[in-house]
This record gives sequence, C-alpha cells and structure tokens, in this order.
Amino acid sequence: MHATGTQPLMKAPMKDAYTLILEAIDMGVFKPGDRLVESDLAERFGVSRTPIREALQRLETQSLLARDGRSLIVASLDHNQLAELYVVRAELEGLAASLAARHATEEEVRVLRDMVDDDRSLIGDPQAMARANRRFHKQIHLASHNRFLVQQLDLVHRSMALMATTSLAAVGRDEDALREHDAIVSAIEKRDATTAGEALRAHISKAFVTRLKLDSGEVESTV
Amino acid sequence: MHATGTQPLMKAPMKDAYTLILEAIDMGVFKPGDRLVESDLAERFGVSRTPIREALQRLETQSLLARDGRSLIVASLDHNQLAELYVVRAELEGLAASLAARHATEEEVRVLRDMVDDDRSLIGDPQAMARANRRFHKQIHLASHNRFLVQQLDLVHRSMALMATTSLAAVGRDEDALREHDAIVSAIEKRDATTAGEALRAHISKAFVTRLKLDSGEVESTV
DNA sequence: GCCTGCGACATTGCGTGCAACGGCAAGGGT
DNA sequence: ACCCTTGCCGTTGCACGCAATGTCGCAGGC
Repeated sequence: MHATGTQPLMKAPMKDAYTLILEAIDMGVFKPGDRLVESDLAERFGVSRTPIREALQRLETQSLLARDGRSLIVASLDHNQLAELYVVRAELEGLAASLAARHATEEEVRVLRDMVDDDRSLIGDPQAMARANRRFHKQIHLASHNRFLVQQLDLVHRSMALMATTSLAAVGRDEDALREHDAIVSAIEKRDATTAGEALRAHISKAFVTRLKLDSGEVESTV
Repeated sequence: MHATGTQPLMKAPMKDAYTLILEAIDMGVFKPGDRLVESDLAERFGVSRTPIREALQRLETQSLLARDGRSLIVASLDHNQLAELYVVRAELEGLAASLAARHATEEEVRVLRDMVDDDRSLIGDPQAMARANRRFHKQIHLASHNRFLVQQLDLVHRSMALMATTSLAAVGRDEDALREHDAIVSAIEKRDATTAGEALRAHISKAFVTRLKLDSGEVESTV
C-alpha cells in the first residue's frame, strides 16, 4: 500500500509540502491563529505526515508558526510586534536601497525604472499593486547584491504575510507609494546611497502610518 | 518512567537533536564543508533518523547547512559572503544599540555597565573574552526590546559561528574591543541613540578589519 | 453547585522499513 | 587510450505504526 496514488484528489503535488504550506499561509488560506494539524494537512496535500512535520518545523523556525501548548498555530502579530517588525524592516530596506545605489548594475537600475513606469497603469487595483510592489522591493533587495540581506528581508516579508491586508488598499495610498518608488529609483539612478536609503526608510514609515490608520479605521480600505 | 531506553549507550539526550547539532556546529565539532550523514548523527546522538532529519532541515532553513548534491554539508563563508554578513551585522547591531539607548530599563543599562567592568579581568583569555563578548552583545539585543531584531541578530550570530576563530584572538584586539564596549555603554547611559548606533557600527567595522587582517596573516593570533 | 480527579481521545514524537535517486567504479565498445 | 554505459551501493525521502502525553469532558464527592 505504498502506491503514491494515495491522494484522494488528483492534486498532483509538484511542489514539496513546505512550499505548499508556505503558499497557503501567504495566500491567506491559513490565517493567524489557525491550528495546523499534521494529519489534516497530510490528507489535504496527499502526502504522509512526515514531510508535513518537516515543513511545519521549518516554518516554526522562521516564526511563521508558533506553539500553542503542544500543537502549532499560525503566528499572529499583536500591535507591538507590528511596530517592532516595521522598525526592523525600515532599517533593512533602507540598507538595501543604499547598497543598491552603490552596487546595482545599469541593467538592474533600468528594470527598477521600468517597473515604476509600468506600475502606473495598475493604480486602482490594490491586488495587482500589491504584487507589483512585492516585485519592486524584491528587485531592490537583489540589486543590493548582498545575499544575507536578501535572506533577512525574505524573512521579514514572510512575517508581513501574517497581516491580512496590504496597506496599498488604503484609498490614495497607491499613488503616494508610486511617487515614493519613483523617488527611490531616482536616488539609485544618481548613485546617491544616502538619499536612497532615506527615501526607502521614509517609504516604509509612511506605509506603517497608513497601516496604523487602516487598522484604527481612520482611513477607508478599497477592499 | 519514560522508558526511552532504546539507546545503546546510556547517553540520555536531555536536549533535542536540533540543539545538539547546533551546539556541535557552534563548538566547531562540525566544520564548514563537513558532510552530515543522517544515520551517523542518529547513532552518535542515540536517536533515530527522524529527529535528525528534522533538525537538519531546520538548520538548512537558516543557511547553516547547504546542499551539496543530495546531501547536506556545513555551510562555509567565502570572502564575499563574509563581507556581506558584516555589512548586515553592522546595520542590525547599530539599530539594536540605538533602540537600547531609547528603550533599555535602568537595570539593563546597569547590567551592561557591570559587564564592561567585569570583563576587564578577562583580557588575555580570548576564549573567555569571546564568551563575554557574546553575552554583552546579546544583552544589547535584548535591551532593544524588539523581538524581531533579536531574532534576526540571532541568525546573524549563528552564521558567524561558521567562522573558525574569533577576532578577539588578535593580539591587542581584546583591549580595543573593551574600550569600544565602554563607549557604547556610555552612549546608552546618556540615552544618546545616534551615538550608540554609530559606536556599535564602528565597533563591528573594526572587528571586521581585524578579521580581515587575521585572515590575511597581517596580525598574529594568540591561539 | 462547584471543584477535583480520572479516563478516553486526539495528536504529536519517534522508530523503522522500503523504495527511489545519485554517485562511483568497473567493464566494454569505439 | 578515452568515453560511454551499466550495475552496485550509500544515502536520502517517505510511509506507517506504536507509544507517550497533553486535553477535554464527565462523573463523583465535598
């Protein structure tokens, strides 16, 4: 009874359990506080408990999951943790921008510039903007040419996935964000590391302010 | 009682496999490039392959282990990665110092001051200095009162364990380091976040310079 | 009526067996 | 002489079973 054809649904798992669960959290299928039971996940993904266990432990290592007694739940961010996360994020993203200003190749800078230009067409679509926004920041991370920094920022962005909505859903935030992106890229184009770092730090700071307003209900969400 | 009594040797595993392997890497038992074979580790620690597998995957997630074909080896840092790591470390440690200057309690500051005073007696003993140094930095991390930052810095310090020697083994470096520690604590005592951050960044920078000189053979090591 | 102790259940932790994959070496072909 | 093929062996990936443990509910006593 070892046949791999044990999966109830023909949901051929081309990716490993770790990626599947991670994406499920990213996509909001599993929300903060949800309890993740090994056997349930094993059945859902058509594999045995072993790879599920391994995936869960890896996610726990990254603080995406937390222990609640004996079992694992999706981690949630309280207000303080949110603030702490944004502080670290601002610093690391700022560093990435500074390094990108110094080390990015001409081609990488060009890609950033094109992104800002292209993303203008997405104004008004928070989902698409959120995806474009991720690509933009990821590109800056990579342009820093610092693998450790990229890794750390990956961690930070994963933790951010624990927040339900994107701050880009706030009315008017998308246009502001694009202007800020433009300023960041301009600084990088000028190879001005200090300004680039400050611009990105300011960008993150404004995103944080928007998030706080969203959470408090001071501004409306378009979703 | 818990008759786990399957282990051949009465080597009661009080810690889990993850911690054991991590400490082994920390202590230099496993060196960069070493191949880690599940069955070997299982026998060595008196557990089955399952917990070993889980531990290895968690360590791989943290980039302490890397894949070499199908198997796992202890990750090693080339010259570029070393430089990249120090850049990130300087930024994060500097941030920790700034935050500590703002958020540390009086008691935490006092502990830092006492550490600097006490550690003077350890000059000349690189091993003891290295341990004291870790405690000192850890205390600053905690004094930042930012859990994410603590977590990220933990990761950074783990990667640093992949380097064979401590820069404190360089002749004369221990005294310099203590002076720098003193300057950092003084800034924190004055609640001067900017100066504290800069002092810590400078401290890391000097440690990096020392490491580079050590690696190039320009300065002697006492070990 | 509420607290407490006990028992059944759900779930995890770990051990073990088996199949698949990949590397390596030996042998044969060009 | 060199390269390509092929089979063996070491090692990993995964499934499954069993034991241990925490949790919850229920019943009984105070």
